[in-house]
Amino acid sequence: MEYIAKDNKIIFRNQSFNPKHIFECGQAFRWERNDDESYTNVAFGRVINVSKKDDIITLDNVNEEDFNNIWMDYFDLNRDYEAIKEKLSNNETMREAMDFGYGIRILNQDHFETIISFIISANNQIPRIKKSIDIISREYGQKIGEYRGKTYYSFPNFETLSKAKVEDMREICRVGFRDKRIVETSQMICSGEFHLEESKNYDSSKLYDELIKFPGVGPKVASCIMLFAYGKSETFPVDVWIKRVMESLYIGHETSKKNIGILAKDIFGDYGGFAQQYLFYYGRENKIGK
DNA sequence: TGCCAGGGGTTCA
DNA sequence: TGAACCCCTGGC
Repeated sequence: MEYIAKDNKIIFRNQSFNPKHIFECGQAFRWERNDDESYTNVAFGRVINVSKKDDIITLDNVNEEDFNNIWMDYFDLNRDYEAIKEKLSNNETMREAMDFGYGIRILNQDHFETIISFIISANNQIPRIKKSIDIISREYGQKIGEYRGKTYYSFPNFETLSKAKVEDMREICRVGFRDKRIVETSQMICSGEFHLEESKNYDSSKLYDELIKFPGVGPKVASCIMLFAYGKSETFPVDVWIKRVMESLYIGHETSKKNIGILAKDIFGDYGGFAQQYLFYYGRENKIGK
């Protein structure tokens, strides 16, 4: 991939990269939009700002070493999304969805942060999910530094959260009944009951079986973790939104979440994760089925 | 103003 | 299978 590195910026051209699509398609909770339409976040202990003008993408506050070691993988830049769209373009509905969210990419996010974030997401609303993750980072994370006048904090590691008080989770971080689930999950990783490092080499089936052992992780949350942190791109998480979209655009009547999963596997095969993101973004932004 | 439903699901009976 | 679950916001 060709890019220019200068002034602590990385600049490259990519037609399948749109910050709004990437950060608002439901996979990440910490990217915040600035007045200039750029997005800022802290991930892997670094503050980064992303902006787009025409097909030119600028990553600010990034040196070349971090770009190659961290952000290439994080933004899935080695993958050809135009080729994926080609594979998925055999039906009109999907073509429309891909047209709408043409710049979506599936991020490869930090494993632990993703596990906790999606435990928080259960039966919750996005503004509140974001707020809780933000408070957890301020309370338990490390101060990373200032960027454009704001202070940024990293997401805490599992050791720190394993020692957090359950009541603080609830009363300070406002996570509600998910309080115990967060602390207990962190403890299971800390104790080695779940091997975080090894889990990166599990196949999808083994990974799923291990993930649902965490309290607060069921089928949907496990799928999201697999897709958004472990790169299991065939995974098709079924939530209420994707259920509505599939029912109204593909099926024509109501059915179970399980059936939708089976059907999606049939239609999209190994590209399920990409299909899910295009449909989710398209469906939610246009309130399809609601 | 005040009440009430419902939310990117999971758990427990 | 179905109710309950924290908390917060939007709709009436």
